[in-house]
Amino acid sequence: MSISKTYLPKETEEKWYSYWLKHDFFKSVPDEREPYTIVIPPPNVTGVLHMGHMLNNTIQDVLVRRARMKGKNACWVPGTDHASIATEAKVVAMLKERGISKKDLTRPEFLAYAWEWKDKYGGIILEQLKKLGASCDWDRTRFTMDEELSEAVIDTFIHLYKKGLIYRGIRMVNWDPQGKTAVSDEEVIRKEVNQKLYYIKYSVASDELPGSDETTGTTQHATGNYLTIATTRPETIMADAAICINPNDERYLHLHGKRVFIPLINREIPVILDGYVTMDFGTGCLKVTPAHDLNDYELGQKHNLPVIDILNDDGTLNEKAQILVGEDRFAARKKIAVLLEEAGALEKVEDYKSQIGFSERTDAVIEPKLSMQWFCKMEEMAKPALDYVLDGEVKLIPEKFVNTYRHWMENVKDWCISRQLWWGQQIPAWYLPNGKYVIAKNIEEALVEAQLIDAVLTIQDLTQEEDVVDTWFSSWLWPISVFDGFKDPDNADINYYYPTNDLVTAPEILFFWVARMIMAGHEFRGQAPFKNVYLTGIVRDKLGRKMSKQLGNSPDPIDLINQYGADGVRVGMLLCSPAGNDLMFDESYCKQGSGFANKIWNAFKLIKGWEVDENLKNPNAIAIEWFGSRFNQALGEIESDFEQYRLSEALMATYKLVWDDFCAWYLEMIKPVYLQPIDQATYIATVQFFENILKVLHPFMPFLTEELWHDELFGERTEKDCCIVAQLPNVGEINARLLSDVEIVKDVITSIRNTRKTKQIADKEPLELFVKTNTDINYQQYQAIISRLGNISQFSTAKDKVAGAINFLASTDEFYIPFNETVDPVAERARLEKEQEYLIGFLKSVNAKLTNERFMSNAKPEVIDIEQKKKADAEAKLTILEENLAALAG
RNA sequence: GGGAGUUUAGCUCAGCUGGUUCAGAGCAUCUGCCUUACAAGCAGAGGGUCACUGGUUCGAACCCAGUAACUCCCA
Repeated sequence: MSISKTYLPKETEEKWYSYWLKHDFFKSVPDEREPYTIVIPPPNVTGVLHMGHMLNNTIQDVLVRRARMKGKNACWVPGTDHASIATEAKVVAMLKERGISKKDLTRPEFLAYAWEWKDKYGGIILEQLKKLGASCDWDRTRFTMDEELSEAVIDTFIHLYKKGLIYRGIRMVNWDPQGKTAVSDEEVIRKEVNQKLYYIKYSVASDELPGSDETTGTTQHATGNYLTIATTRPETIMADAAICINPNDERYLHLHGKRVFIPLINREIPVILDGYVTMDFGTGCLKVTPAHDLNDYELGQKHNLPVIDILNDDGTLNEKAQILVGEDRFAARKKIAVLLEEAGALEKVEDYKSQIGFSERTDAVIEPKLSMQWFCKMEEMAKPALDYVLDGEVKLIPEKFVNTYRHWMENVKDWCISRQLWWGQQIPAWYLPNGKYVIAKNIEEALVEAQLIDAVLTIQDLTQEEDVVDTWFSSWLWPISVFDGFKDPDNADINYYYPTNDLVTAPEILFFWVARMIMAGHEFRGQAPFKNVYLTGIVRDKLGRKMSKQLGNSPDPIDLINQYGADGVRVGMLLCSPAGNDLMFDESYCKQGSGFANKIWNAFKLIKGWEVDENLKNPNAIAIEWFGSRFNQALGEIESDFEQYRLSEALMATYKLVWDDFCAWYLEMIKPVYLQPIDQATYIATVQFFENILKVLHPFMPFLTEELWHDELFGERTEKDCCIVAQLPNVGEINARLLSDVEIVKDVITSIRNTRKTKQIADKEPLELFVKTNTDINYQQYQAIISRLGNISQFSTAKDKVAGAINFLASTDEFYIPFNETVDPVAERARLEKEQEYLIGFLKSVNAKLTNERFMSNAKPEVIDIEQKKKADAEAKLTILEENLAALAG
């Protein structure tokens, strides 16, 4: 049978994924084993896989697979989020294409279309995750609008309402005029935008009362004085309620107590004083527009100013504006500038950069707007949620996020939970004809409640609140609701799997998802929902730009998988992903990943090609013992990397173990000459090593390892004997002396190779080697290895220095390679003197320490020991160098 | 404007309690090899004022202060 020269991922990936599925390896049911649970951060149901998902899910899969191989009952719960705004927007767009307008549909009709859409496109992203190798328990797939999950949302709403944590009120919210809904602070993306700063003149009214203009002969409009304000939003002047100046601003002392006129509409407003105004911004005069700016709103509250809302829900001006009614806010801005100019009220226009909020979902410019919304009080819930993190019960990885988390939790604001949408859980509030409302699970229960208020009410008198709850109001329940922990709070699943172990997510949703899950966990289970939160970075391109559809700088993950194989892409992602730091993704990492897969494939090919001769003696005992030790050492390092969630380092340690130690050193030490058979002991040990390597590799590269696992090289396997469920080897004995000896042996080999290079001796030409030992290393033991890898024909011990030979040091042992050409004494002297000079300098610095009283009295004993050893080493080397120099002279 | 973070080789990052032989890795680069597992390879090499300026210390990439640049969060 011929084996392909390179690893071909396509052929194996689908085969093994369906094999794993068929044998239920991803499936988890509670048993006596220790559970290991991850709930997926549910991607948007209509979404497609992007690089952020790739990273996030690769990490989760690595963790889950590793836990499975450590004998835990691993359960990874997948699912999707209904993403109300995004999905509703997509459904509206789809309907528009079909010539249907949302406002012509009833709510049930619209929802029918939405479900149809969800059923058609909802599965895509989960199917894509399978391509990546995600070992989720697909039987547990949940959707945030599944019946049980929606019921949990309603029940928790009622629960929190009864606790007094949910209230209805008029608040300034972030209004998305395109989606026509309020959005949470977290869904507002601030971007720096080039704008214009308009300087507008407001004329100052005379001191006379409005209308009494006879005494001075001047009208209110003609005091001749005016003040100038600077604004980026001239279209909102009609909503102005006051002009505010800083009481300490001496430029405007004369305006205290005055009133001014809004240009164009000539409405009179007061000049108020407040330290809030920054004197050096703009002109120092601030127009106060309570209806259209959050800070102005607060200022208005403080000074009892009226709120004049001149905008419709879709961002057009309403009749309260008096002028430009019906115009969109941006069109109105342009037009009003012209009108102001014509009226002589526009002083100047400047370019100005400022931060503007955009809707994350629709990219429309957010409008601060006063509206009646539902809110959830946060302060009470935030406190315990903060404590979990501060006490370390929930660990944030990396830790630096604790500070950010604390800052947010200590300044938490109430959560606007209502959304003016249809796609989502409708708020369980029923309005009575008198405007009062009741909160109840369904209309029947609502009627009971309503009749307590007014006994004559019937079902027809009740109308349910139109709004749905914010999507996050369902996802914050996710770790509980996926195990049906609301309806059935004592069921076997929730008792077994909750709290989950690790949550892997992006830092951008630390607050609006992670923090709230901790709150919900505490509120409804009295326990945080997870123990560790691993925060991944944002995937950026080489230029540091966030990957996005708009920029078109994001590769299609499925294309990457097709090109480099799922294993290659997984390795590529992890190679460049330190926890919590953004990663500059570049395809070359995937190339490195697929190159690694190929390397493993070829090591396999080599071993597989060997013929065993049972009569041969084992010449490789040392090499085998060395690699066994090295493997255990690496295993320990990898284990500790995982404990600290240093995944890319765990991968790198694995990479080097396989590539350097196994392939470059071990296999080269033991591989028989071409077409020669191998002895049985070496063969068995090597196959065993390789199998263990496959296990260590499996979480990173599941497909390749499973493919190789089933090769006949490893003997017969039963149907269920798969790499995915193999148990990771335990860290075994480590022969430290052997490891350190072999490092010196490697030095010797490298020096031989180096000598060949500098003296231009072909690798093929065998050389003689002499060693004059000054240490207790038994080179006899390593003779075979050195001879093999250095191509040494004769390796012997010398009592004295070998004249006329090239020499080098390994540790403090002296090595000589006789060389038929004479060694250039001048160059050799220069080389030795350079080394001597360095050692003298080094020795000087060591001696400086050792003779420094304060060092000797302050430094730890082990540090002093090290320094003394350095000194001894350096002295020994110097002695040898001096002898060699003397020999050269003689 | 307020807060947090980052700055180490061309790139991406390690460097843990301040102390292993003048700071490490992977990739990239350069040189030499088509050596029967792998040229997607092998062997070797070069590459650093640890952002800058001070301070603490016997000793600083690491601790402290200040400066600069960048990133994120909040207003």
